[in-house]
Amino acid sequence: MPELPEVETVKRGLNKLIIGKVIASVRADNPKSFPNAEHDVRNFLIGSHVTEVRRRAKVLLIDLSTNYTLVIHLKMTGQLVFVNKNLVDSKSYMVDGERPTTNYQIPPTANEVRYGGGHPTDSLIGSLPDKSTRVIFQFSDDSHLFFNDQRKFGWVRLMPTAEVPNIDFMKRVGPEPLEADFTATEFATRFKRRAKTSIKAALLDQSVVAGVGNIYADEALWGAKIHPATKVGDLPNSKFHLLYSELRSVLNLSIEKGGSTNRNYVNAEGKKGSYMEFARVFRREGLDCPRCGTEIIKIRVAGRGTHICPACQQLGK
DNA sequence: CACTTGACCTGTCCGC
DNA sequence: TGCGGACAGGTCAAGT
Repeated sequence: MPELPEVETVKRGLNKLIIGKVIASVRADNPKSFPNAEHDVRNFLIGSHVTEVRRRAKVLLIDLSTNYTLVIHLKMTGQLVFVNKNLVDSKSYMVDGERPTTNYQIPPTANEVRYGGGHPTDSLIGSLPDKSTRVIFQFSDDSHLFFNDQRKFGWVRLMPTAEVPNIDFMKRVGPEPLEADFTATEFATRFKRRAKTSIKAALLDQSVVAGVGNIYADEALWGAKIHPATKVGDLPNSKFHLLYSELRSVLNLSIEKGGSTNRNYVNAEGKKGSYMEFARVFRREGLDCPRCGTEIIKIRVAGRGTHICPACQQLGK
């Protein structure tokens, strides 16, 4: 689901919406959705306030005044949606403000939470909580942050801020592609150790470069006129430089458009991103390549659905 | 070690 | 309408 631009959009939204808010309670639909020890929740989450929201790769980091951090991965269908107090009927579900529990039922009925048009585009969120709601954070002003995840691949963890860099994913993950000091030369160098795999698999490998997923891999490869199945070792240096600039421009454009929404993704206000209106190949099979007019096709590379222009992106060219 | 495949889940869409 | 299978924006563990 959310890739770098989507998580970045959520991060920016939350930084406008929840900084300084005090966490009054937390509830989960299932212990697996928020498996922290109750001791940590009681002592370092409840009563803390949000100091900053950060992003690393596709991971969201919500820093708390207790020097603890909520670490959140949205995976394929996760959403993190803030709902203001005036949109929540607090009587629609029970809140335990004193002793948080990680094992309670989220009631099936809820208040209406509707968002109107504007940009980004319309909301996908009807009312919250809904059947995909996994965790609810309630703030002291009675506003709420909902973690929804239809497929249950996502996760939320609470841990000391100082330990975040030590989790396995953080130790392995590669550099941020949009950092100013990340150069085309370093980009090319990092691919060299994956010489025998496809360029698409290498782009999706978070240890090479952080934050790239299926959408922006396809979009950037189209921009650089590279067939996704091309072996990394077969690519000339000039193609790496081209791919580097295409990737950065695609990611930047998507952030500007508030990310991509195929089905599930929404920003922190529950609204869709509009990048898909600007996509050149992703999910555009059967339509014309915007560069040469050839019909875009969908193939399978690295176990993932992959969209290419068969004329612009040829193996061995 | 490098690389690929299946598993984790729920929902939707497509063909029969 | 119903049912089976494939597929969906990500990442691991286990396989070759």
